[in-house]
Amino acid sequence: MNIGQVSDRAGLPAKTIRYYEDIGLIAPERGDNGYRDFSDTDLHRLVFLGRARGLGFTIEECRTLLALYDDKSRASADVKRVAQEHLVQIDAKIDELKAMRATLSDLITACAGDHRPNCPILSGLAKA
Amino acid sequence: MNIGQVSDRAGLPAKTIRYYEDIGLIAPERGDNGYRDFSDTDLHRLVFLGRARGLGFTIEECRTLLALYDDKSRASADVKRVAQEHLVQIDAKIDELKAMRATLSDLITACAGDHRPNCPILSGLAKA
DNA sequence: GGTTGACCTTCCAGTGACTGGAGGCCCTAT
DNA sequence: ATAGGGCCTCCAGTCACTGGAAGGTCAACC
Repeated sequence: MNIGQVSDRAGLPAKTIRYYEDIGLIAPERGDNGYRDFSDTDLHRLVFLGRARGLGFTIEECRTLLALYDDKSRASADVKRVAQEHLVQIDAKIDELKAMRATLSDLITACAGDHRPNCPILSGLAKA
Repeated sequence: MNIGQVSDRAGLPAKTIRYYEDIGLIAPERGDNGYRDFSDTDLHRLVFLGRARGLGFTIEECRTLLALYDDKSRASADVKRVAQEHLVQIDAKIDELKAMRATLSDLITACAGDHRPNCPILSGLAKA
């Protein structure tokens, strides 16, 4: 399979796939013309990567997950731990965004939003 | 004021303050020795920046907000609009993270997390 | 056989918002 | 005079791509 086809099937841009090869996440064969020749296994790895990235795993976490994916004798506990650590990160991020949202929402509510210059949003940002 | 003092008071690293000068968000004076000499106004702008960044505004949004802050005849509606657009972005981000969290949480729940290799997390990531 | 035009290749540079480090000047205290 | 800390600039690196230039390859059509 050429990169275009694998890009369509995996739902990842060709650029991204080349990048993943660069950083050693996949290692497709090469044809005589120098074109990458992707196997079904390569495609599966790319789908895996696309989904893991979509869940917010970092590239390094993906590398770990792929290694576990390849290791047929891994313990599911190892995978679960990685996933749980990531879940904690997501929760932290959500909490952070909620706090931001609350503060910003308060400022917005306090602002008349009319033609006058007086603005609690700007004064709220200015003072410590 | 030297950069160290302003860094302490604004709660921003000196590196970040230099960076903000580089990209034109502040323009402190210079002393004879070449050291930056920050005024109270510079400090206030840095505090403003720190808080706006803390609320997740991008640098370009901060630039806009600072311009409105400087413009004593701005309409509060202009500020409110910028803030509301940002609030929408925050909400979108929260929704995205919640969706990730839900999917990941389901996968984690389905995983026994023991010594056996079978793992619904990995299989969930592998299939489209 | 020539010519499109789509597809593939590599390499370099840019994104956002910093952060780290090297190498060197300046200031104060001992 | 020397030790230290603070300040300066400039360059490179981060993360995960993304865009673009310059050029090779392939299949189809005339």
